[in-house]
Amino acid sequence: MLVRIATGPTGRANSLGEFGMTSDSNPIVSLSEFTYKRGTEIYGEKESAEYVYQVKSGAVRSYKLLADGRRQIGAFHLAGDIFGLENSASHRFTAEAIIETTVRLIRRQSLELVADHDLVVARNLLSMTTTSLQHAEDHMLLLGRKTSLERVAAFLIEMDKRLTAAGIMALPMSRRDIADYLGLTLETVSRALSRLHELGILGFIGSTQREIVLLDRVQLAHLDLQS
Amino acid sequence: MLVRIATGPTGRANSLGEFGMTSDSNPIVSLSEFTYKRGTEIYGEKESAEYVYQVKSGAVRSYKLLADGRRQIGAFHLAGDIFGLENSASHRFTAEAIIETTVRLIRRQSLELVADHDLVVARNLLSMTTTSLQHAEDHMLLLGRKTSLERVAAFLIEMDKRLTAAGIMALPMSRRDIADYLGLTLETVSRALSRLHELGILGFIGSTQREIVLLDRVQLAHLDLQS
DNA sequence: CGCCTCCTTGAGACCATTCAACAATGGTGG
DNA sequence: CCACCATTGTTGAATGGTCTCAAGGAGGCG
Repeated sequence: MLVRIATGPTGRANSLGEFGMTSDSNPIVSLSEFTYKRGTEIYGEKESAEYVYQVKSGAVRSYKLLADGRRQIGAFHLAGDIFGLENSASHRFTAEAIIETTVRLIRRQSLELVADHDLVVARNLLSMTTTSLQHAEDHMLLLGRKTSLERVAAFLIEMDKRLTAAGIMALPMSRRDIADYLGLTLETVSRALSRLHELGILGFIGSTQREIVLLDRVQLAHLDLQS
Repeated sequence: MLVRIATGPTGRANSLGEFGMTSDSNPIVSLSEFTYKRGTEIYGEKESAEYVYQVKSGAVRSYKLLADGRRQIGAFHLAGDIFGLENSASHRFTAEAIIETTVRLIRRQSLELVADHDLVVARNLLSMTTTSLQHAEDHMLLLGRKTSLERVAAFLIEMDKRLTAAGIMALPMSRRDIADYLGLTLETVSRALSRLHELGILGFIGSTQREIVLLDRVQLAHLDLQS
């Protein structure tokens, strides 16, 4: 998880805080916002990485494709998350808005300029990269060794931490997105969720099947073996 | 890939160079060496990360275990590679010597002390972490979406780049290690290698089956779909 | 020589996938 | 307001790729 930022002395949080900067200490770095419609591309794989992004609202998927269309989603980015932070010149994933999404953007170049003489910023870039690395390492274990039920359980536990509000988890992503994140097919994901429902571990709430209530987190955690 | 270091004015390369340091500019950082026997643990998951390591000779596997013993190898570390570089206080993998392995070690703390006031070193830490992240991202695609033949092909291509000498690739790791790296069973790996042999894409050389010659890199690359 | 480890190969089982049908939702336009 | 259609999700049946179980061979080492 990215470290939540403390609201500054003005009582207003901004994305620069995530990098260890405040607006006034680094007036060079310009901030702007942009809103993407559901399903639109934010950047493509191998495009030059001009900006770094922070999700203000909405949800984003980052993925790689094989030549024949098989897709692997590497991460979902939710409110507060920073993504598109590449050390290299070009993006290593394609990023798309899952639902209508507003992002803050920062020019990568200006960030680098600041990092070049500010150790606090440099340190935070390392810390964010390490967070991504840690997530990827855990995900390799899931993709390489877990069963479908374990994967779906792990997914629910992750999303529960990240977006449960008032006991309800409103998933922004489709079954296909979940499947491509977990290395499964959408049918297998659906079956696993049905099974968890039968087991009384979760309940469906709204009219859609994307609103889930976790009824038994203990049993759910038990299904996902820990490392 | 880690950036190869230039041998210094003394004509002698050392591991500090990888971090952007030379021995004389940073006499604080002590270097020592240690040799691990085949199969011995270098550090365990969740152990406190006291040292950072560089492989001088030999080979190391980094892995995570599930409670029931299922294993996922996240990376192999070969001569020149740096591993055990954690931003957090504890290791996220268990590291074991695959064969007799000599490593150079650096106290993590001394490295951090230097990084705290040396931007070049801080930048190199970020660059190394990014390299690991990039590898993990590519490996997620492999584990989530590739077939067994594609995985083995990708593995051979990776190892070919890293350890082929005089046309011969001498794999230090067993079929089980390869399987746990690729999210397969050792039997499936063996069958895939046999198939590649039948197809004339590779040949076995020595008395053991760990020495491989790639006969048709073009066809091999064709089997592993690119992203 | 005998034992151990590692690798290969075969046969059958199983979990996830594929293919298919159907239900439910939401948006659109008459 | 409702019929229509596209999208999304569920479920069933059959297939198939990988795993499991098993046997046998080859090399290394005491």
